[in-house]
Parts: sequence; structure tokens; C-alpha cells
Amino acid sequence: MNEPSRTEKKRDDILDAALHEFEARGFRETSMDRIAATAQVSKRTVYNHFPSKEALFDAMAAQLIDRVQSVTAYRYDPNLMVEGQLRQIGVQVLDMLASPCFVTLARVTLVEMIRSPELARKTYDLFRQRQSGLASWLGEAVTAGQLKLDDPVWAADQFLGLIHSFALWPQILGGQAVPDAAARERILDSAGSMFLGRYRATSTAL
Amino acid sequence: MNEPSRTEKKRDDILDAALHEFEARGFRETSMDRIAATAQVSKRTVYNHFPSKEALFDAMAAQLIDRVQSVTAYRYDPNLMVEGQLRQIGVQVLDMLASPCFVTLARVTLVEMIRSPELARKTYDLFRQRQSGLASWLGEAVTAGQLKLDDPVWAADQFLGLIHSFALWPQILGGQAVPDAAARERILDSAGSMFLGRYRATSTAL
DNA sequence: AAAGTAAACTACACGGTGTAGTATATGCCC
DNA sequence: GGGCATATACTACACCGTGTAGTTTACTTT
Repeated sequence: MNEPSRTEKKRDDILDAALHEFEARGFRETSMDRIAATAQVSKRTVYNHFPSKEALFDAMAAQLIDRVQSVTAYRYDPNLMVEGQLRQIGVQVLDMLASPCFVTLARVTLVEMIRSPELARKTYDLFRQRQSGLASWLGEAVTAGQLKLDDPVWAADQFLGLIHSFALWPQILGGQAVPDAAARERILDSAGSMFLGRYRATSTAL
Repeated sequence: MNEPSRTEKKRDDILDAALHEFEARGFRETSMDRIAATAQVSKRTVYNHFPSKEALFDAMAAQLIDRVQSVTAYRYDPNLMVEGQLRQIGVQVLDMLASPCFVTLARVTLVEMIRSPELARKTYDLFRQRQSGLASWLGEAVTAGQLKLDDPVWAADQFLGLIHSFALWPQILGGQAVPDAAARERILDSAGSMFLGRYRATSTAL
């Protein structure tokens, strides 16, 4: 469509540079001079676009959150097997956890937890959305008689916990690589079978 | 034994003040002047004990890690029920996660992840120790014919994940309170039943 | 196409502030 | 008295944010 003006390009360059610098060094350790240099832009231009370091950081974080946003509402489909649907949800979770934007956001957020509690809250909300979407799916599956459990929110946390143990914290804390296809299969299989082994409605129960 | 000399007491005061300041503000936002003031000690005294801010931070972190260290080796006892033993392990995990030292260490570590990857690694090691202790217990239980699973390390991560979902990340990221007795019961019950539902050796299998 | 114009950009200097770490002069306790 | 403590002042430096003079770019007008 309308190709980006020079000004918009500079703005994007600045945001991009800020992203890398903040991720690599954290807020306080990153200087505006350095961001300007990385973006190949004069410091004055940075300040023409963003009134302060704070504002730049916030704009960068908002952009990241925006990119990470994705569908978190799942509809229960009575015509499909519960295993397949749950697995599909797991796939979406893994996709989000594996996206570079998400990993970067998680790093930046964790590190600035103290300085910017509001940002920490927003990122945490991304998790909660996912969790409550899953919880309502679980509720529908219970209503449909496919699952047997009392507390969908609790169960959702359990399922996600079984995934995060392998596909979130090792990457964030341990610096491990995002799981490859084989690892993803294994994560999905093990989480699914454990979860359904506990909560699948049996013909005998009820 | 020998009661602490005045010098040692000052040293402890400084470490204690550093702990609180670093936890509340992070490394860069904390000034040596402020630490000295909080410890009710002159700045020169701080520098007499610790050659630099870095050294003070490291000493503080080392002290924290030291305090958090605890038993992570579990022996399988053939005379006891597997449920009870697993639950006992869960209790120890929850105790560690609930200790103020641990929560502080986790916060400080996350916040300084970038600046001090070495600390991140050490803290992560605390988890790995716990995990491998549990893994070897699981291996023994498998040998004893009480559990049926292929990969004890993987299963240990699953069990711990089922606990961390409720008793670690909500406290660190969401600012929630450490679980009370009732919540602990529920966490242990739900983790235990899900885990054993999947991995308990049945008479039919094998 | 040439000239004009407004907005954005650059380069650079500078004020102000925060703070790590040092130096000095003085006091207090074993 | 000697080692440790305090208080305070000082140095050195990094860095945020601003001001400004001059240049580039894009677009309009003639």
C-alpha cells in the first residue's frame, strides 16, 4: 500500500534498536546514545520520536505485546475427539512460547519486573488469558460429559504447567533452545496423556 | 560459639541491608550510599568489607544460595507406600519454595539475569539438583516395581511442574502470597494423584 | 525543470544529576 | 596506641535530555 515514509522508517529503526539493546542490557544499562548509534540515527531524532527513555521502552514493549497477542478462545466441538482438541490447544500454546517475540518479551519483562510492575502485569495477563480460555474450554468439555473435573481453572493451570516445565522456563532461565518438532511431540504427548489419564470421564464414573 | 565481633556484626548488617535494597530496587538502582545508610554504617566501612558493589552483590547472592541449600537426595524406602513418600518429597519442595530466602533469591536472580548470568546459572542449578534428586528416587521406585515410567528425569520435571504452577510462579510473577496450609494440601493432592494416576505400576502391566 | 518551502534529520555542545569509589580529618574502643 | 568507625568532601565519569546551526528530503509552485 502506501510505502513507509522516511520518518516512519526511522521510527521503526529506533524501536528495533531499542528492542535489541534493552533485551541485551536491560533498561538502566542501555543508553540513549547507544540506541541512537545502533539505529544509525542521531540522538536528537530519537528524542523527536520519543520524549523519554521510558516512553521509548514502553512503546517497544507495547509493540512486542501486540505481536504476541493471538487467539486464546477455544470452542469445544462435540464432534471431535477430546484428545485431538486438547492437543490442538497445546500446539497453539507451544507456538506462542516458541515465537521469538514472546521469548524476547518474557526476558525484557522479567528483568524489568521491579522497575515496571505495570508491564509485568500486562505480560502476566497474556498468560492468564490463555489460562482462562483453556479453562472455559474445559468447562464445556465437562458439560459435554467428556471430562470429569471440579475446577477448570485449576486444571488449566495444571495442563499449562506440564507444558511450561519443558517449553518455557528452560528457555528463559536455562538459555536452552526452543524445542524442535520431536521435542514438541513428546511434550504434547506426555502432557495430554497425563492430563486425560486423570480427568477423562469414564463410563463407570457418574 | 565465639560470638560475633563488632566487625562481623557490621559486615552482617551490610549484607542484610544489601539484600533488602537489591531485592527492592535491583542492582543498578541501588546506590552504595543508600546501602550504607540502611545498614547504619559509613560508606567507607562498606568499602572496607567489600571492595566493590559487584563484590557486595556477589557476596549477598552467595549467602542467599547458601541458606537455600537443603537436602535434595531422597532415598526410596520399600517399606513405605509410594504415595506417602512422594508426598513427603512434595512437602520438602513446598517448604523450599515458601522460604523467604528462596523467594528473595528467585526475585534477585530473575531481575539480574542479564547482568549476572552466572548467578542465574547457580540458581537454576538449585532446581536441577532438586530435579535430579527426585529423578533418582523415581528410578528406585521403578526398580522396586512401584512405578512404571521410562524417563525419570522427564517425569521429575512433570511432577515439579505441577507444583511450580501453583507455588512458585504465581508468587514470583503475580505477587501472590505463599500458599497456606489448605492450599498446600490441595497442591500436593492434585499433583500426587495426577502423577500416580499416570505412572503407578499396575498389576496388569508387565 | 527550476525554484521554493516545510519538516525531518544530523552533529555537536552543554547543563544537570546521580553515583562509584577515594581521601582526609576525627573519634572511639579494645 | 592502633585498628576500626564516622562524617564529609571530593574526583571522575556516565548519561539523560535540550538547544542550535546547518543539511537533507520530499513535496509544491511556477
